[in-house]
Amino acid sequence: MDLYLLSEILEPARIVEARADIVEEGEDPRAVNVVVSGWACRYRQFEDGQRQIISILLPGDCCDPHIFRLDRRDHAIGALTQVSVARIAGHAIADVMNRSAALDLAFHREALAAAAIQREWTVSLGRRSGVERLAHLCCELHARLTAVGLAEGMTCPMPLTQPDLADALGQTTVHINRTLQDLRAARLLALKSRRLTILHPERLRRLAKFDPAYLHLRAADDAVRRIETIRP
Amino acid sequence: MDLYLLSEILEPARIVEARADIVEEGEDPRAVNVVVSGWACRYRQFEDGQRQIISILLPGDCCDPHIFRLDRRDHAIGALTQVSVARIAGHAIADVMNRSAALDLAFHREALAAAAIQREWTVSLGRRSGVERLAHLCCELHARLTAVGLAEGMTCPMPLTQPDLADALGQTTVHINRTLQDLRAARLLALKSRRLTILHPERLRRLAKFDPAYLHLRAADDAVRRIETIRP
DNA sequence: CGTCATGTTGAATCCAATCAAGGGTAGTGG
DNA sequence: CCACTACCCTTGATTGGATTCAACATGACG
Repeated sequence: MDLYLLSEILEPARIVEARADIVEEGEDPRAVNVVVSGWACRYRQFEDGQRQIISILLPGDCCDPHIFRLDRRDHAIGALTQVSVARIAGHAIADVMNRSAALDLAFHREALAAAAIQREWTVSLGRRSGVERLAHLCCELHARLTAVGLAEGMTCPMPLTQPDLADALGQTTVHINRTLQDLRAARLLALKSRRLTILHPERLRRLAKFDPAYLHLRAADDAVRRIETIRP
Repeated sequence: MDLYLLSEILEPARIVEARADIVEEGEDPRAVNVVVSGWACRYRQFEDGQRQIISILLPGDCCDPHIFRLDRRDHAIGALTQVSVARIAGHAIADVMNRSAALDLAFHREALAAAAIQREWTVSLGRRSGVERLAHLCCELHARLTAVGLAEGMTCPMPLTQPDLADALGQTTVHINRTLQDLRAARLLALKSRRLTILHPERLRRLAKFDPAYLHLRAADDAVRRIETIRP
């Protein structure tokens, strides 16, 4: 029923190439865009070329700049891989919310979860060391991908390049490369040809101080608990 | 009219002492708490004693943990000074939203602005140096206080101690102390007995790469523009 | 007057950035 | 098939910013 409602108002997905911006110049600020496939990111670029990736958008996430004044945008949204985006027109949103309390709740939860992820990102950059940050990001992405059914066991796609990781974790490519090698040497994870495998989940989580509570994902939560009861 | 509606459902403010937590054990997650006076912060504490302040809550800001599952809270909210908090019961919220589109919009804007501030915080921790971070925080707090009428010209209250600043900016007290002295030596600001004065707004903003656009505050925006047209 | 919280300073150490250079792989075009 | 390019990954040497540990100063307050 709710899915039917959704499909009714969903406009055909549009494709954005990797490295291009998902722009919405002058778009209705009430419209909602959802990533259907591929990875994107919110980022902020400085004049001197420095870039900070603010958050990573996976399939199922909303990618709206949430701006009320369109003349001054505080960040951009870029495609990390080829991305397909579905759009729900602004006028349809309010209507659908009224007709389905479940959808209303779902969008609400999405926003709250995104805010929680943003807070955790802040914590990472503020109080976690280089290795911890990288380990934490891997844990988070794997958990989120698992929740939307895009992971196969402890393996998941990982299209971020080392420069991307550097821009996300507030470091340089060179240093990302070294910490990555540390994690590999410690046999905690494997990262090759855009695929990540977590070799030792508990140890990686402990190192990263990763607690999936903030993701508010029942599935991921349960998965962690299940694993931890298997190997205590 | 809208103010009347608000006052009608506002419960009497309660007082929370400095350094105490603003806890809502088992509270209705739909309820809304607003800081009436004093400063508070969202923070995350690790087992090893490390603390990261995630955001600063000034008078007028909402201080809700926004949790749907109360058993697992991902962060806490603490009072930095003595704080008085007003509460709107959960059941009243939905009602009031229906009766006043302006209030509905206001709460929406509050949430979007908070998210934008959170993103900017992420950018600070990721890509700004120590001095830049401190300068940026001073600019932001001054702008936000100006917007709610709590600044007097370029002077505003600043109750954060150096350990607080360290926990907010991801550094140590010692280092905060030194960068603070650098800013004083450069005659950019004065900070004494819990009061901050910005001595050279444009230079400080330039150093911090501060662009008030993300705050989405018309007033602060205008103030900056006004100053910049006076002294180009 | 002593106590406690906050602010200040110095010296040694470490983590991460920077500079610089080399290697791998894929795509393109002659 | 081979040059040529672009992009990513890797490594070493060097520099600098930030932490740590430790001590001391200051100021508010009972």
